[in-house]
Amino acid sequence: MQNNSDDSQQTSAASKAYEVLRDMILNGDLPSGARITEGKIATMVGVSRTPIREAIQRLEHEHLIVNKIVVKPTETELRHTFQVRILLEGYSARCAAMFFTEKDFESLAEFVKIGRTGSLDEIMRANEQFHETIVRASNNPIMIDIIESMKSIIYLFSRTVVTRERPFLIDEHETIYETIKAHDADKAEQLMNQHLQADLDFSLHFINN
Amino acid sequence: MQNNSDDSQQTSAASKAYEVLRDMILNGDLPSGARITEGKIATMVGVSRTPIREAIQRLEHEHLIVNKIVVKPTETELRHTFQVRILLEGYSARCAAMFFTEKDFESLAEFVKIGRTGSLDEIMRANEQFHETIVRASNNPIMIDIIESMKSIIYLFSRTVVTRERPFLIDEHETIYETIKAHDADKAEQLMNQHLQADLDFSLHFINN
DNA sequence: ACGAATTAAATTGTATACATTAATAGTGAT
DNA sequence: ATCACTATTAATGTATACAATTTAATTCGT
Repeated sequence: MQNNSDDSQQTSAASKAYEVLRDMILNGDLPSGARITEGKIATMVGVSRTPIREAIQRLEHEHLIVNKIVVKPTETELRHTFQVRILLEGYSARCAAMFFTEKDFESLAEFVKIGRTGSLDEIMRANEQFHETIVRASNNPIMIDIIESMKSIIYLFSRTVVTRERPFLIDEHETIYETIKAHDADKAEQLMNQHLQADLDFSLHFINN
Repeated sequence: MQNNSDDSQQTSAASKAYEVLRDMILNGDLPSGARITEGKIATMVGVSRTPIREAIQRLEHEHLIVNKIVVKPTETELRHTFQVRILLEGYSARCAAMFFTEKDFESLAEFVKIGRTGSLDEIMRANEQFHETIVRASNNPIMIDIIESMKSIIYLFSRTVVTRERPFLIDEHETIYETIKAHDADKAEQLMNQHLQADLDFSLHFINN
C-alpha cells in the first residue's frame, strides 16, 4: 500500500513508528495473532516506548491491533467492514455521478487502463486510487476519514483480490466509470454495491479460519 | 451525556482524563476555539501529561479537538456528520425492521414514552437510547463504533433539539417505532432519514457562526 | 510608531525512571 | 500428574526530565 499520509517527510518518531509497525503487520512480518509488546517494538524501530504507544493507539483505531494482539480478521469482521464500505462508497459513487467533472473522468479512465495493462503492484495501486477518487466525490471529510481508517484492513484483502486475479474486477471498474460519466446516480450506487459485494465474496472464498 | 463507556470504574488516569476533558468541552467549560495545553489540563485533572496526551488523541479522533483547539462545529461539518449518520442509521433502521424481537420493541416503546413524559434530562437520555437501540440492530461492531465516535458532536446538537423542543421529534420516534414493529424495512429507513434530516435542519437554524 | 530581527518563555515531543499490574515459572501438597 | 499457591519476571501505566519547537515578547533600526 502506498503511503498517502502527509507525515512521511517530517518523520516524527510517532509517525515513523506508526508506519513501520503498520507495514510490518501488513507484510506479515508480524503475523496475525502475534502479541505486540511496546518494549520489543520500541527497540526494533529504534525509538522509545512513548511514540510506540501512540502508534499502537492509532493502529487499534484502525482495528489492525486489538488489545495488543495483531488482528486476524475473521469472516464476520470482514463482512462488517464491507457493509460500512458499501454504504459509504455507494453514496460516494452517487455523488461522483452527480458532480464529477471532465478532469475526474480522465483520472478514473487512467486507473481503469492501468488495471488492464499494469504490473501487479501497479494494479493494486490503481485499484486503490480508483476507489479513493470516487470516495473524494463525497466531498465529506468525515466520510473520507472513516474509509481511510478502514484502509489497512481493506488492503489485507485487496491483495488477495488482485493477486488471485478476481474475474471481472476491472470490467466492473470500467462499467462504474461509464455509469458515472453518464451521470446515472442510481445505477452508479447499485453497481458499486455489487462490485464491493463481489470483492467481499471473492475474498471470503480464500479466508481460512 | 451519560457515560456508557465501560471504563468508568477502573479509573485509569487516561480514561478519567478523557472523561473529564470531554465533559468540560461538552459543558462549555472549555469554550469552542479555546487552545488546549497539555500542562494546564494535566494540573487541572490532577494527573501527568502522559495520560492527558492519550485523552487528547481520543478526542481528536472524535473531532472534538482539532490540533489542540476545541472545535467549533461549523454548519458544513455538522452536515457532513449527519450525512454519515443518515447512511448508517438508515441502514440500522432497516435491520431493526427485519430482525427486532418483542423485547426490543418494548425498549423502543419505553424510550418513546419517556420522550413524552420525562424531564429534559430524561428526554435527552431517551432520545440517545432510542437511536442507540436501533444502531445496535445493525449487529455490526464497526458501524456501532463509528456512530459512537460521532456521539460527542451529535450530543452538542441534540441538546439544542431537545431543549428548544423541536416539533414532532417524539412523534417521529413513534412513527419509526411503529414502522419497525410492522417490519416495513424500506419505510423505516426512509423515515429515519427524514427524522435525522429534520434534526439537522432544526439544529442548523440555531447555529451561529 | 511600525516592522524585522533577536531573545525569552512556553509547549510539545521524546526518553527514561518508577510503581503497579499482569504473566510466567516454580514449589509443594494431595 | 494436577491443582493451588507463591515467587519471579515481564509488561504496562504514569510521572518526570530533557531536548527541540513553537509562540510570545523585546529590542532595535528606520
